[in-house]
Amino acid sequence: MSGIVPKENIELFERLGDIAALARSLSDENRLRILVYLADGKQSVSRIVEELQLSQPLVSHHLKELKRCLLVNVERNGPFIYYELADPRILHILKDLAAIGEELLANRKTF
Amino acid sequence: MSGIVPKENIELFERLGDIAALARSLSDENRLRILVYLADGKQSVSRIVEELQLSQPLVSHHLKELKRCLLVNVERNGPFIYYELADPRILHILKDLAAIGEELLANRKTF
DNA sequence: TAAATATATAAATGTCTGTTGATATGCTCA
DNA sequence: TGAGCATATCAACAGACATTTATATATTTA
Repeated sequence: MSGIVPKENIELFERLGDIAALARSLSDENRLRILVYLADGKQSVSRIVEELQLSQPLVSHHLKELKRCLLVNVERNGPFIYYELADPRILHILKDLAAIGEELLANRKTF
Repeated sequence: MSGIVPKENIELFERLGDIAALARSLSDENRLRILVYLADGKQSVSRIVEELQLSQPLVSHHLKELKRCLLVNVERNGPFIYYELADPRILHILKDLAAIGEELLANRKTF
């Protein structure tokens, strides 16, 4: 960089890998459905499967990915395994993304 | 859904497709580098190519994707084509993502 | 221990996507 | 008009990923 980048943005540059990984895990609609569903509180896998009408292996797969990115916490209770949001701010991020998306659509210059 | 989901989250559910698409465009590190570089103001393609040390077709490809998601605006000036951030709040989102990522790492329960 | 349920994992597949190298398009100037 | 630069597009390829089907692991109960 030419040295004209504000310091705060330079900090960003060093974290772009992590940011991209986070955004990647938010880039699948089914994973987002799971996250938003978990906003109500911890849920078992079977519950998620029922509610979201997804196959059980698919839900497990996505939960694994969400766990890998630390977006959810896991807890076993008997035969059930409960997943919960690791941080409620995740929902805020989704709402911010929705707001920006809406605004971008409203302000777009090319139709 | 069982009706136990807060209304504001129900609104989210209807926009998950758009949110996922937005997150998807933020899920590539090179695209993020471009966005952060554009935070300084509009830049020509060749400038981006030089600064980020990426091939010119690759930069064009990513810019096309960013434009498709309305994250950047395009403007021609002679032989040069300038790209700029469509909304400065995009940077805020990146910073929020970085902050959450950091917090998730700090608070993770499984090591 | 056997059966039943809950969840995870494995294998296979088709699709998407990031990247490269080559080429086309568009603009400017001589 | 032709040469040269800036940018976009195309073709090809490799790797990633979402999804499905089938199977394995773990827990509870009879």
